[in-house]
Amino acid sequence: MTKKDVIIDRLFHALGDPTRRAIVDRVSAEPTTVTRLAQVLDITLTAVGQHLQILEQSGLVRTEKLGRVRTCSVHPTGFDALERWVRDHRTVWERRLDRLGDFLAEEDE
Amino acid sequence: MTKKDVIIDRLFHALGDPTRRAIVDRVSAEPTTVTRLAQVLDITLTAVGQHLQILEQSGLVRTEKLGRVRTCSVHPTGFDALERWVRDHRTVWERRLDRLGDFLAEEDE
DNA sequence: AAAATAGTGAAGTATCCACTTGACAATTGT
DNA sequence: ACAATTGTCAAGTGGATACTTCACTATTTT
Repeated sequence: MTKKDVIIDRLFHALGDPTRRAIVDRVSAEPTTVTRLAQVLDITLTAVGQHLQILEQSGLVRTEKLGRVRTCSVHPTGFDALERWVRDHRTVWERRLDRLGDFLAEEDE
Repeated sequence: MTKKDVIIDRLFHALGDPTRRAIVDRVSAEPTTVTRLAQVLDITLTAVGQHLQILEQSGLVRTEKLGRVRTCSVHPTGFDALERWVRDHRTVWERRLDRLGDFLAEEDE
C-alpha cells in the first residue's frame, strides 16, 4: 500500500459511516463543539471524540481546543483528495470510452 | 432518511471497502469478468459476487451476463452522485469562509 | 455424453467497528 | 473552595460485514 492509498483508505473509511458524514455536514455549515454534536446526534461525548479522531486523520475536519471546549471546523485537504480521486477515475474510463468510440467510428467506415 | 441520503449512504458504504475500490479501479480501466477479478484480488468467486452486488446498488458498476460469464464495467451514476456531494459540501463551507473573510475585512476598516 | 468452466446460494466464522459505561482530568462559574 | 461543565481514557459489548466452504446450476468444450 502506497502512502496515497493509505490517505484514500482513511478518507473513504471516514466517509463510509453515516454519523461521521452527519458530523461533516454540521461542521461544514458552521464550527461546532463536541457537546453540541453529541446533542444533535444523540450519542455520547466519547463517541463523538472517536469519530473526530478518524475525521481529523482523514483531513476532513480540523479541531482546536481552547480552555475546556474543543471546536471542530471543516478542513479542505480531505475534500481535495476526494475530488482528485473522482476526477482521476473519471478520466480513466472516459478515455476508455473515447477509444471505444473511435473503434466504433472506424467500424462504421 | 430521504431517498437522496440512501443513495449517498450506499455509495460511501460501497467505497468504504478497499477491495471494492480495487474492483472499481480495475473495472474503470477495462471491463472485466468475475473470474478475472477473483484471480487478481485473490479471493473467491463468491466474495467477488457479493462485492459486485453492493457496487451495482451503489451505481458505480454495471454487470451483464452473457452465457455463463458475467462482465463488469464502470457506471457513471455513482460517480455523478459523488461529484455532486463533494461540490455541494464545498460550496457550503466556501460560502461560510467568504462570510468570515468579509467579517475580517470589515474589522480591519 | 462427459468433463471442464463460470457463476450462484446458503450457512458459518472471525474480525472489525460504532457505541456504551464508568472513572478520571481540566477548566470555568459561584 | 466547591460545583458544574467539557472533554478524555480504558475496557467491554453487540451487531455488521468480509470472507470462506460446500453444494448446486448453467453453459461451453471435447
